[in-house]
Amino acid sequence: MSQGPELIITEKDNAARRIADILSGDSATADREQGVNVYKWGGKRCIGLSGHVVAVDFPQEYSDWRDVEPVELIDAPIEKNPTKQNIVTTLKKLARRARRVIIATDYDREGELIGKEAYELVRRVNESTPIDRVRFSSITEESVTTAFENPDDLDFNLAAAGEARQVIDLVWGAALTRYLSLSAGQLGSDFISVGRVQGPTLKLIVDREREIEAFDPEDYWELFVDLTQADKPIEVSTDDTAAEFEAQYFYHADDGTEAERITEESTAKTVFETLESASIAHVDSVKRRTRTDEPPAPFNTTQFISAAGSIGYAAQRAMDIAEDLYTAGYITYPRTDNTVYPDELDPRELIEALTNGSRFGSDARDVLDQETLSPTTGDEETTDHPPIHPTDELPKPSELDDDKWEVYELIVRHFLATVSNPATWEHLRIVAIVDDTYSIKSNGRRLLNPGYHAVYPYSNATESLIPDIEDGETLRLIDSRIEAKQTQPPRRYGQSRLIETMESMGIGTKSSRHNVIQKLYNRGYIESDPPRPTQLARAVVEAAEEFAELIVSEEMTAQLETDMQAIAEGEETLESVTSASRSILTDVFKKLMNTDAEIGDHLQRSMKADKTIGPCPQCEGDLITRKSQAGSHFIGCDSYPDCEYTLPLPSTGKPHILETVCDVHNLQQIKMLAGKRSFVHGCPLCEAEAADEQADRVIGTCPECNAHADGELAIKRLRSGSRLVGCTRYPDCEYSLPLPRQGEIDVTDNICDEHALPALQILEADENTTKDKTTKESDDIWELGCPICNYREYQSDQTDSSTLESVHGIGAKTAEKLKDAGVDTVSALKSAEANTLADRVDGVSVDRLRKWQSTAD
DNA sequence: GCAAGGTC
Repeated sequence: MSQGPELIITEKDNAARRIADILSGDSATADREQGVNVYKWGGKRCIGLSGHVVAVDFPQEYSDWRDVEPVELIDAPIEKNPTKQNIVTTLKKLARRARRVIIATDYDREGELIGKEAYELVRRVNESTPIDRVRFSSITEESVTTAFENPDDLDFNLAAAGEARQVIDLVWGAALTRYLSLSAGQLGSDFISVGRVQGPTLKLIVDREREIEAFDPEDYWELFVDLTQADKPIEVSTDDTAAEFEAQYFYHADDGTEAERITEESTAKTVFETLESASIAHVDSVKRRTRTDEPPAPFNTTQFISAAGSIGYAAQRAMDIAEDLYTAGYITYPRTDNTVYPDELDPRELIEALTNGSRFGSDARDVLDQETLSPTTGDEETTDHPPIHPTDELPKPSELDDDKWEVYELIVRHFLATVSNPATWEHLRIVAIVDDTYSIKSNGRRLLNPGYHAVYPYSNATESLIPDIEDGETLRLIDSRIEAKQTQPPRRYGQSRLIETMESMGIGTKSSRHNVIQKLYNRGYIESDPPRPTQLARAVVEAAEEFAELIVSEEMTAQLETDMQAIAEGEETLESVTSASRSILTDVFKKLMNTDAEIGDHLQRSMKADKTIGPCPQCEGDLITRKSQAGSHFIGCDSYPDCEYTLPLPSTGKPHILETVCDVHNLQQIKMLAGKRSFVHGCPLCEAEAADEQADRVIGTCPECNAHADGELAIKRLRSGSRLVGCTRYPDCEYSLPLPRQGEIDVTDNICDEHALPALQILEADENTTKDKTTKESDDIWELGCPICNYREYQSDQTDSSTLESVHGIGAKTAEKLKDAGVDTVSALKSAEANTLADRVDGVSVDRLRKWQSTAD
């Protein structure tokens, strides 16, 4: 038996650090080996993986799509290859002389598989060392110590269940993806993918679009009246009653249910005439009830994404921010299904810590004043991670940018809400009769006790007040309205709703659902937000429905879950389950192979339809959006190379075809998508023609070539729609300076001393231009100044914030703070003196400095 | 270059 150290392996670095701290009593130190943290204390080492560090794949000889028939992938061998070489190498090096190995990956199925992957890597270099497995539900002192005192064995059956999923997903996904791509002649980066999770998700979106298109609206009418109490003078109002209130006409349908919609126009008019001519109504019933309104359950990933969505964050963006908040130590792990706080969480202690928060401290204190503090519970309790909640480490306001603050505050307030009292409402329902015939009703609600709403402004707590009316009272009719409406088609899924639906269907995981949606965007299957399916998406779903129904059905996951359960319980094996699945896929391919050309043609036509903007002005062909070999987008004719007609597009963003058609050229307008810098380009032919017509405006001499030639600088408009200050000798001289895309350019009499160029200003620039708001003088005029000085300033702004941010993950604000404190950022990052540095810079935690320092080498 | 699942 070797005398080497004991090696602890966790699923991620963050967990490794916290476990090392707990087991060592904070005495562990971190060494960096090949960019991997190894925590060390006594005779122990602790290393964090990065999820799966190996991946299943086909052998090299199967990698050429043209040489291998997709059907051959079904029975091809599968191998596991390292994907994080540095971690694998470091792990093996440590394992070689380890006296004992303890696997401490997450306590869930995927964690068991990741643990088994580590197990196999260890065994490759060390055949005999004992390997144990520990399981704990939260990384707290008590749970971790108890787990390490009671080591167990790896559950190989559970890991095999995970492996079955890997194999089935790879085989089905790769074989069908290659088949569809090849049949449509798509060999480049625009391949056509399908998979067990993306398939049904895409079908959800396509099915909804089909419902919307098939929807046949029906007319209906609704009637409303405005009322006051007859025995009170008009306009008397106390604090919680309104003098005037609204009621709606209703009747009882044949089945006895209450209905408001009238489907016959003549009936609606008859009722309306009566309401209009009536002057009073008699109160028939008054019902009062008190309702409690329970605070929300703790946040799991889906509910967090949904709440963030309601304050304007797309799913991916919300998760990116949550990831940042988690690595900075401000919130717990953001990928969780759990909606029950663990016993180890002491709400009182955490709320007390939150009382120090600048934006929510007083709300936290109010919650502490409650008589009881019992958190709500959701209906899912898992063993891997707690629900998302803030930690007791609070960020200083300057440490987070506005978006991060907003999301952080949402998480804090949601936590406070889950430990707050319920709200109570008084509901008041009044029914009155008009002309002894027609019923009208009014529903009011009044907040008796705001409860959790006091700390959670994201929930709806709108009151709708109606007067305190009594049974038998007479009401005065002031006004009546008839509203003609139409039934509406079902709404498209928003990203949050899509993720919620995926969860309820059991497809995808807490960590993967938002990525799947992103993938559908990247594959050209959906566009805009809320997502709409492209023609290609419809064609893929149609093809799958006909020949490979399982790959767009949630049944595939349901069956797989059943099979995995059986493997985990030892009733089935990895081998039996995967071979049954392979045989089903073989049958699918038998059907597919009989239909070759059909599917490919359909996919091709749909792909072309997604790119077409209208007729080519020079031939019978269609203009489509295309991409040059260099990667830039342009408009070209689909008859190329017979027709070489092209139009340029702006260089920023990806083109998106709008439904609006230019009535001069019959071409659809184009929007360039570039996140927050997206803008509408319009009809590309109109843009090109406008540029052709506009003469260059000379403003000075060219600094690059004027010494040896006679180049002049001019304001130019390009056919792509962009504008610049450039040399008149272009293309012989390529000197140019950028100008904003929109707003009228005004040349002033102010000449720059250094460059002898006039200052420019932009008039009537609208909100969508790319200008930097801080340089804006007023709402209407943007003083650009000398174009050379302006460009120089713009460039230095770019490098200041972006290099530090991209290289070291330091935000622009923090970089500035470091500079203000007299710390040279680069050398600070290389220095090991985190504590001393943190003292000098207010608001930068030692943890974060350590993190940055680890990126500096 | 394919999937889905981890994580950064």
